[in-house]
Amino acid sequence: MARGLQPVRGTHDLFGDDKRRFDHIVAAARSVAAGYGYAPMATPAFEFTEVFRRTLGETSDIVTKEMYTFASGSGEEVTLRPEGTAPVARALVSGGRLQVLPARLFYDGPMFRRERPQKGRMRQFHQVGIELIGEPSPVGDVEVIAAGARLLERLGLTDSVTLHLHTLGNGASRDRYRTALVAYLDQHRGSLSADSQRRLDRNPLRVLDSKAPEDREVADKAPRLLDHLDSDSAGFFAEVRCQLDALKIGYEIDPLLVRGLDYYMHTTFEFVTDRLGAQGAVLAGGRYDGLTERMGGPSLAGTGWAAGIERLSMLTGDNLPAAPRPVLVARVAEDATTQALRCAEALRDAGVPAELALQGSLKRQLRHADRIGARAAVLLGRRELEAGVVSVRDLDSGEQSEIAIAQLPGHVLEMIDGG
RNA sequence: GCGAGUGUAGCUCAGUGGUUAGAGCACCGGUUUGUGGUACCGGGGGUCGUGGGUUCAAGUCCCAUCACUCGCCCCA
Repeated sequence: MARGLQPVRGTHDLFGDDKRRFDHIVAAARSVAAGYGYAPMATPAFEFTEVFRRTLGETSDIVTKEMYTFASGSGEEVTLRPEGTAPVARALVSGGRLQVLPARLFYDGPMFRRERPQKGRMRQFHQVGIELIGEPSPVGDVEVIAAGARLLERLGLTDSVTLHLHTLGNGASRDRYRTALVAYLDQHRGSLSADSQRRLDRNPLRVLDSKAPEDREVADKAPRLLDHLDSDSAGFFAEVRCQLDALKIGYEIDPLLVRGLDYYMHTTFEFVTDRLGAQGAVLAGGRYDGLTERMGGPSLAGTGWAAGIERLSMLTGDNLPAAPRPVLVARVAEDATTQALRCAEALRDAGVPAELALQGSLKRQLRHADRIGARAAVLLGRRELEAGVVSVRDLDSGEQSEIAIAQLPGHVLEMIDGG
């Protein structure tokens, strides 16, 4: 059984293929983002608590119960970031980087939420995300959605996910709708679940996507946000749909898609899957005009998304490029150290990953070569030293030959090319 | 924060209240003192999550507790 110190609940160690898959997803996201002109950037893993309290909404669950908040040494209250968008907006404002707009930014890194862990949900999890700041047009939303779709395609997940699309409209539309919705729900308060009765008071839109069967009946007949949009909001949404159609990006209008963070408006979207248990969203975002103003800067448009790397990772499965196979350089004779180091460096100069084996019998070293998946082994023993050569063993075919040290990189490269 | 399920070797799991708790895989060694993978032979490894209780006797039954998993809430 496991002994000693344990990892903190909801955190995770990553080894081997799991870590390679993780890195592959980040690399794919960075590459896709670069193709759209999004420049990599990074923000700190923690911020003054105010950054999140001001932007996510006082009543959102993230703010009320999920933040890792603590006092820094100097008495300031700081919080491990629960999401990436607010810090990016803060960084643009505090760094004065608002001269060249729109700003296109890509980030990746850990996020922290103090939730009960379950499938696809950790306390420390990781996201990649893009933000487009200073582009008020619906074309901005189309651009970020297209980038998201392209990333999922690159990861081979197009058939695993569905794009759900909705709009919250502008502030005026949302307020008008909220009034109508609360009036309707109030009439049915008695038939709602306890959770939803609480939602009705705190965040009525949330009743719409409740999973409780008793709520579904009420929610499915509730007034629709789409019927309460003013002409600006309706036109904005129509343009988003029109351009997505033009790009042949398929989507479903999901009138129940309500996002949890206060800063969203107009377009919201989620790429969802049914393969991750209770967690459906793998890449999600929307428009957040005005977020920079809440950080004390000018009011700017904003739109973007974040994707959960762990969730993507669970979906990609074995769909992973082959691991690079190293060459093992075995120092069989004790006094072959210098030759072994030189051979390994020569291989690396040629772009071939090389690993040194110093300990134990040749048998043991070859077994190690097998375990690390080495393509070949370079043997440096008494015989080789005296003859001024190295033995190169092809570990797939078992063929072995002695060659001059100067020929080593070329010989190995040829072997790799041959399979 | 709430609910359910599961905790036995590094991993996956057997184990009817009754000897010294087992298997497969993995690991180590040998067959082979300069040759991996396959095969054969051998070996090491367990406070049965933890603490209490019931019993002549507990891995097994009861209670508590901790951890993990899944779900609710919420969300990437």
